[in-house]
Amino acid sequence: MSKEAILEAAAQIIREKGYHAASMADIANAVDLSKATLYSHIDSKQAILVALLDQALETLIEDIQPVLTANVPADEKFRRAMHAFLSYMSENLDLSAVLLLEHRSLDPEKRGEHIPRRDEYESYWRQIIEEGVAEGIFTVEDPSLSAKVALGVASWTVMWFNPQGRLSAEQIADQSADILLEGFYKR
Amino acid sequence: MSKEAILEAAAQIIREKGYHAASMADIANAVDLSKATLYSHIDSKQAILVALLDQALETLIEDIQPVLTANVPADEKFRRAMHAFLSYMSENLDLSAVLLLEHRSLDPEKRGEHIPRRDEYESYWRQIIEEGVAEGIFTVEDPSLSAKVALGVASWTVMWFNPQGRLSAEQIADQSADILLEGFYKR
DNA sequence: GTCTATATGGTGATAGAC
DNA sequence: GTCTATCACCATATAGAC
Repeated sequence: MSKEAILEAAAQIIREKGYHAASMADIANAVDLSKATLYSHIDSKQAILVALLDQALETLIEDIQPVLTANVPADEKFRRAMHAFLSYMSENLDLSAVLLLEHRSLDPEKRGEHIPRRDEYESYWRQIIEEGVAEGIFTVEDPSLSAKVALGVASWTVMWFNPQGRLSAEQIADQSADILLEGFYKR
Repeated sequence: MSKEAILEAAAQIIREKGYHAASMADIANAVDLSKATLYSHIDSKQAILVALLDQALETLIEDIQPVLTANVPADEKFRRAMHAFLSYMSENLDLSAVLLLEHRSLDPEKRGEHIPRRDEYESYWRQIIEEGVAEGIFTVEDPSLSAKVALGVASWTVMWFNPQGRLSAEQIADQSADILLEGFYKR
């Protein structure tokens, strides 16, 4: 039994029930192990949560790097950032939901390490918007709020996105970027 | 000790810790009662959650009614809906967070009653957008998705809004509506 | 109405045999 | 590496005295 398989099963259960309601027995059951054997693969329940949040956030931060350094205008960067986020979200629904909704269950110490990384990710979105202002293609009153609005649109999709639904992640990213960019453009 | 005071304290604790991590001892402590006395005021922990979700959602649904029936164009209705939501959110932060984030902890039966009411609220936002299309002032590809985008912006604010922060709920509502409406307008 | 005390069951985590 | 059995603890909820 690989650690990856355990984390994947854990993500699904934690997403469904929430961190506290998800028991180690649930997780052990999902991967057909006894609780004791589960504990030979991982240190603690909290360690599972930390591993999940780290993995999800690190990947999102990695995925946005090529967007930031690409030689394209800010509006195109914004589109790519939205696509990267929704692509990751749709292919890692459980992990994304845990990242966005369960960080409050981190122990205070781990939470203190996590939040700055999360804020770093948000800063990349703000940076793209500020670039658009510097390029003269965006006019936004408040780039910091605009970034929160954009990331809010992206993040909230984990609450309703359905892989079997009418809209693909691509379509949602396209149309969300369309709507938001119109609000950013200089006119 | 009034039931309202108990629910208010419960909302704060459930918002902070999540439903499962919030214990009846925590809640009893917050209102200076013993656990047993707490149980003489409310039936169960689940009943607290149901009461909180009902109260929050009913108020939001009531608050949006005058917006829907007002004799103003759809863009003004949209602005008012955003203001109504953010006004309620900022004045009932704990309750709003519980409404938006804890409905998964409802027992299946209660959840089955809650979700349609929540969808009803979302339908009012979609209705406003469809009115704008009918009036010829909006051009949106997909009113259903546009409503989810707008409600996503509004809802995600509970994750970061700070009453002592730089931006008031009014300012956030203004600027969010500005950004989104530009994406809706016909051009 | 409010309390102390308790019933009953689930929780994270570990000991120790194989 | 995996298991059964168990520990110590915390949860929701209730009984019964005042």
